Amino acid sequence: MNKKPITITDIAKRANVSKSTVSRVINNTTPVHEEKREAVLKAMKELNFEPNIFARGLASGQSRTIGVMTQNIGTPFYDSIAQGILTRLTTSEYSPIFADGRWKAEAGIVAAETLLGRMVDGLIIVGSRLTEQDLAALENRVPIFLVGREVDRWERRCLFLDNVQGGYDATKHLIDLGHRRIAHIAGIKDHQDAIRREAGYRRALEEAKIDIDEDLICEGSFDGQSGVEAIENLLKRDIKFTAIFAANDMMAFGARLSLYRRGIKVPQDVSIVGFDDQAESAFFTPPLTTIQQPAHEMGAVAANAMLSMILDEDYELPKLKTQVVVRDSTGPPR
Amino acid sequence: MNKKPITITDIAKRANVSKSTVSRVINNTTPVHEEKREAVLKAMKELNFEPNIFARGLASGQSRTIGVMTQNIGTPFYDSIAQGILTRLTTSEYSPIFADGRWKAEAGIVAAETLLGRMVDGLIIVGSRLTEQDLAALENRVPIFLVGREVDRWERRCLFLDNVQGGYDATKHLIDLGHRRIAHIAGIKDHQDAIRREAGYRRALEEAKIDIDEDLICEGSFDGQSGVEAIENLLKRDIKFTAIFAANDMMAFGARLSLYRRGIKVPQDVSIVGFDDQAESAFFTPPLTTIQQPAHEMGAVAANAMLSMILDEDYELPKLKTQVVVRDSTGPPR
DNA sequence: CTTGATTCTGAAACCGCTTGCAAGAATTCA
DNA sequence: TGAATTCTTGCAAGCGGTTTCAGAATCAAG
Repeated sequence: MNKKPITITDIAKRANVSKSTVSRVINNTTPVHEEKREAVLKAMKELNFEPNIFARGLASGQSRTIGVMTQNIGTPFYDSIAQGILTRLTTSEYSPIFADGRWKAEAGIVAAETLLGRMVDGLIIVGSRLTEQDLAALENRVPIFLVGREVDRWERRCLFLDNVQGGYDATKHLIDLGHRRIAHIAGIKDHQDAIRREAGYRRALEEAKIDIDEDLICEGSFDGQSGVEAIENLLKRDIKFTAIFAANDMMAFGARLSLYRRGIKVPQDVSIVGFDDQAESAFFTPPLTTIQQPAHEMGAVAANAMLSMILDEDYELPKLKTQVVVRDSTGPPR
Repeated sequence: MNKKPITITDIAKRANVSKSTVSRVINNTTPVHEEKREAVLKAMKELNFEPNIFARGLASGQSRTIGVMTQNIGTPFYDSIAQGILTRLTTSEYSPIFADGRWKAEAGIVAAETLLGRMVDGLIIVGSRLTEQDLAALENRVPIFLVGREVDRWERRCLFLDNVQGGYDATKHLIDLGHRRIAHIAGIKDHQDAIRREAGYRRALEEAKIDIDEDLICEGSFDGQSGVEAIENLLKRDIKFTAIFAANDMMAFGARLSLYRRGIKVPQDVSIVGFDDQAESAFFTPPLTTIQQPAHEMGAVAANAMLSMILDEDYELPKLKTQVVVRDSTGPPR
């Protein structure tokens, strides 16, 4: 709205050098005589110079921007990942720019295109359902890193947790407490995480030589209401169970509410385990036993990997793990 | 990573016109003969042209980007606002770019500078604690819109809810049920919303001619743990109360947990009202009576206003209101 | 004191798009 | 029919950096 910003030319004049030299000290691309270098630095400080990112982007072809494609499927898990990305990027030269894949039909592609249109130097995709073809297409336009999703032959470029293990641990915890009739409220049918968590559930039961009763496995959609309905349904059909493993906390909340309405006590009558460990879970009544996912850290790791990819540096992908957080919603069956 | 992108020049050649003309049809700045216009449009379609935003930004001085400064003080309220902004912007030519004011000391300023460095065309500030001086300084650099915060003489450029009314309604609801000893768990001390909600609480009591017992007003910090502590504290000091109004849902959860641990029944022994109506509240046990805020809508409205400000158009600022959502955590005192 | 190698540095050519300006074409008014 | 307008359009000058290239300056070696 007011006075015009200062440019590299102003700096050049004041430091008595050419634009080229200024550019060189800014980017450290070519050695510059110490004396001049300091003059430039001084001038930049005095004039409080900020390079124009458009000019820079136009000339260099780089935006110093990382696109983040999020997808809320109803859990705060993805939000936390996004937060982690933000946190890591805050201390870098790069800024994130978000796009949400949730709204439109071909949301994923559209979002990706938007981001590419913004010339992002890299794309972090958080738990999308883009097909592998789409991914392959994107892949040779820009560096990509996937979070919360596992894709074959992308080992170095995706970060995810062992959801089978998580589901297994959750179920095992219940089995160890003595439960035999364990209901499972699954997540969205074709969602990778949901499928794996259920697989973990099955594996734990099999290992414990407990017959799997398909009646105990309910469909859910990761939201509270579906948790309520799943349990109502079980109760209505008079199917007996002493424990519930819900594929996420939100559904666990719903399940608990449904029990509460019938006066069924947790954990005395029925134990509940969730998945996510969202902030509210620790304050639930009773505090919810759940599987914790290091979402924030995942985001940070992903951002870090992306920065490395862009700079063509090497990077580590730590093996992050889920963890059982035992609280008061689980106990031995009566 | 591969072949070079097509430019306005390519289009110009193919359509047999000059770059200028192409630019004009893209931006609709000057009438262009229908015939040529169509040729250009056709060429653009055929070549799948996407203007380079850097070149455009450099030449025009506009970025088609709106900066969003968020600040999480621990409630999902701000996240919802951000979502609302995203939603509205999705159907516009503008993209949001986020910065978080949470981390560093002078976080607010730093975040704002980052955004300005990115040449945002507008800045939406979500519930920050920037001083009015800071705001004034920013104000003449870029259009600003504030969400979730009230500032004098910024009437047209800030959107907030009547938190006094919200606090009043919450308290009134309890009074109407017959409660007299109503505890209040306040939010962060110098937080605008916290102050207003407490003011509403006081006003409701005064209006009902109920003496205000300062012992019933506890400090809190908007997180679950502080809710737990507030109530523990009250109980420990043997201060009697039959209802609680917590300045947000998260603290209400904490309060409820604290009661649960002592076997105090909700709502039979103590009623609870929260503030926010976050997604989990409806599935709490018992479902939490709370004050709903149209956060998503606020975000959308803010984004809309910002777009209008940028285009120098007129805009409406609907009067959004809080609303009492009565669920099962409140009832008449025993 | 040359000569060839090594550093530094500035000039100038872009990067892709917007926009002021002026000229050509088309239309209108006397 | 000629002059005055009104439309359209292309040219070319930026916008503020980056980067290539060649020349200047410095240095070690011959």
